[in-house]
Amino acid sequence: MDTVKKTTIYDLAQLTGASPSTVSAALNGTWRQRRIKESTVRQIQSIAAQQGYRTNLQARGLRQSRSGLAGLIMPMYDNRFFASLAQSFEVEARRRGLCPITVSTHRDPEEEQRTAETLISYAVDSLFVAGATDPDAISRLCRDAGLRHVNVDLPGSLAPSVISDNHAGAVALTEAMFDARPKGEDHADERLKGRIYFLGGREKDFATSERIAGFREVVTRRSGHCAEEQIVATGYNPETVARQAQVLFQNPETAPRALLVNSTIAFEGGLSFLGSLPPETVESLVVGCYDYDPFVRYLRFPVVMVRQDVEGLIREAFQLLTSEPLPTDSTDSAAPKIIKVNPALVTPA
Amino acid sequence: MDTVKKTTIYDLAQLTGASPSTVSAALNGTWRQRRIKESTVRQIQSIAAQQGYRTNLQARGLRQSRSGLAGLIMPMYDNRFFASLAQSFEVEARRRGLCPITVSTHRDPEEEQRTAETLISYAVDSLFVAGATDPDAISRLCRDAGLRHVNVDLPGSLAPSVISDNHAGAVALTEAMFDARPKGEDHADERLKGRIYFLGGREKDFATSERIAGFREVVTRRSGHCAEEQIVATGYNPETVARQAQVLFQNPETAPRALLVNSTIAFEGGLSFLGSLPPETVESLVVGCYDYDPFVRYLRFPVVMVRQDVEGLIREAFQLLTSEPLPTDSTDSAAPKIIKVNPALVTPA
DNA sequence: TAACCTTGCACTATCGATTGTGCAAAGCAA
DNA sequence: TTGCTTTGCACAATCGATAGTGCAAGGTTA
Repeated sequence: MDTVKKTTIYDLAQLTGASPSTVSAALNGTWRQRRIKESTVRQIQSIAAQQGYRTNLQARGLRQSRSGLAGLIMPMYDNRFFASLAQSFEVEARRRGLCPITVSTHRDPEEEQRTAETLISYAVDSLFVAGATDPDAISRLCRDAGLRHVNVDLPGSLAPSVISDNHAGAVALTEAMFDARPKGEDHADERLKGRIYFLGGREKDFATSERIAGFREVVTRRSGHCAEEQIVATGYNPETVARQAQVLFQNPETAPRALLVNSTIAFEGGLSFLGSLPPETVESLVVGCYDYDPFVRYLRFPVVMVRQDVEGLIREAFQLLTSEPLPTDSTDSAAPKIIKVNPALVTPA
Repeated sequence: MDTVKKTTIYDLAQLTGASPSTVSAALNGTWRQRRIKESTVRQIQSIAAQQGYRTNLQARGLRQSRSGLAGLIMPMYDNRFFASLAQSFEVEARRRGLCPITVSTHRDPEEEQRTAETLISYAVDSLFVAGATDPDAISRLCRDAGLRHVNVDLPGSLAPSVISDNHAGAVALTEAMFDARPKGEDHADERLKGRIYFLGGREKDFATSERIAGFREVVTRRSGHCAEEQIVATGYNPETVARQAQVLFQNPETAPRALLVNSTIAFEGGLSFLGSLPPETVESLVVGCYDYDPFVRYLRFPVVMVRQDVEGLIREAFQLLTSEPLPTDSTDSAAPKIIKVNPALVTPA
């Protein structure tokens, strides 16, 4: 015997003398409404267990056109935010009796589409689309399949979305930086005038642009003005960021006294440069990071961080999934709901 | 119309005037061997595209009892090692034309089993079992289903396994620590005699025990002896580790001059304590961490780290999957293959 | 022209479950 | 005993694809 042949309800029907439909009902829990005698059910169940029977979920899924699966599509795993997101997703999905499966797509739009199609073709019952490069393309696929789905972290225009409140996060972070009192400094807003910078990210990215807006708002309010030069957002690449940091520190007149770094990746670049500065310069510097990493707490200087409320995002996403109606055919005039979740400020101990 | 009805090959058959089997062949690539005219095929394909046809993969899977899915079961996502593992898995699976799906199980043995069963019932074509609490239980399920699978990171006795060479990693790390020259110290092996400690982890854990063995070996070779007190392995909890570190430093006679911390989680605990020590003590301390985190490079003291070769693990796992035969019925006397992959040493710049 | 081969496709069973329906036997009231 | 309701289950259709087989039309060879 080469391939193992699995037991089916037909085998069990033979063994128990019942019909396949009775076996099916006995095993999937519908036996009560199908008026199967309890003793029959128990007999079938015991034989099923003894035979090591497992329901073929593809067959069930085919018949019911449901699968019991909840899918999550993300760009990647090895990033703290997305890893936590997957983690929370898993917990919440299981809590709802679903089997959570996660697929990452490398920020490749085509891969995203293909993956979405695959998951849809497997009849996942719901789809979470996190940080997609083109959420609306996926929404169209889902709509054609009548599949409930939510965008997470990056909003789309064709499906409800749950996103972090980047603006509020940036406001809180910037305020905290203005309020910080670095070692030995009696910090007044005056000190940061023109000397607080936003570093990293891409201005046209949805999240970054909202953060920059929040940053600008606070800086303008507390310094009276926010110059264009105070925003340096030309990417996440650590080396680039390191170079840019270096440039900022070149002119002693305008050298940063506060530095808000956008994302931990960019932060790594910032760090590798800050390490080369004299300790006293670094110690009087106020550093903020829009992102969270536990080890950042143990650097040689304090850093204010913003940590996204991942559990909150996922909870709201599940909420939306059940509360929002499926978009009607084509005449959906109302823009889908967007929920913003507040991130948390993590201040140094 | 409430639910969207998806187009099937039967619909396409109607539209094109061909039979369902012809449509099927035209769309799944077998048309050549089924001698379908190319013009017919093209016509069918064009209509299919225009109708937005998607193969129902549950139906195909049911018929073929294959799914095109490759499954990965891991304990969790929010851990650098597992996150990287998932990442590499994804890349390698796609390279092989499979759709990679990942499920985490919270280190819960029952969840592991249930998840494995679910994936099997969906006819995944192969299963990667990473860091399972009970790999053999999963192997038994897979064997019953005739499913190819590999253990990763934690070996099992019923299926081929790919694991990190913890012993070699620990040896390399410990050697590196003996060879390190902390600031201002002309470091001789003598200095570390009885003053190098292994901190964190659980001695009965497979990985930890191998690491401890490697550590002991090097310490014995270079110091002539390794005392039991030099191994402090009672868990990963950061607070516990912090307390234990504190105790170690209490006696100035035996206070650590070198500290090998097992895992980044434990390392967080170590850090929170080291932060409270006078800088000069910390600076003359040699610190090693059996695990990798990019931010550890930027702490106020250098740390030697060990980084697992995640790509290597996954590559070898795929290799094993195709090279190793399925275990024969029950009379498999030969123990399945175990492949060890060397981790890399990451030394401070 | 007969015998045979090739081409091009249709027919039909099948994968393993779920579900609407039908029907005999048992139970019960009149 | 008759007629009606329950109980307990079997039958058969169905989900959407794949794959074995058969067969007519058109070509080729003798």
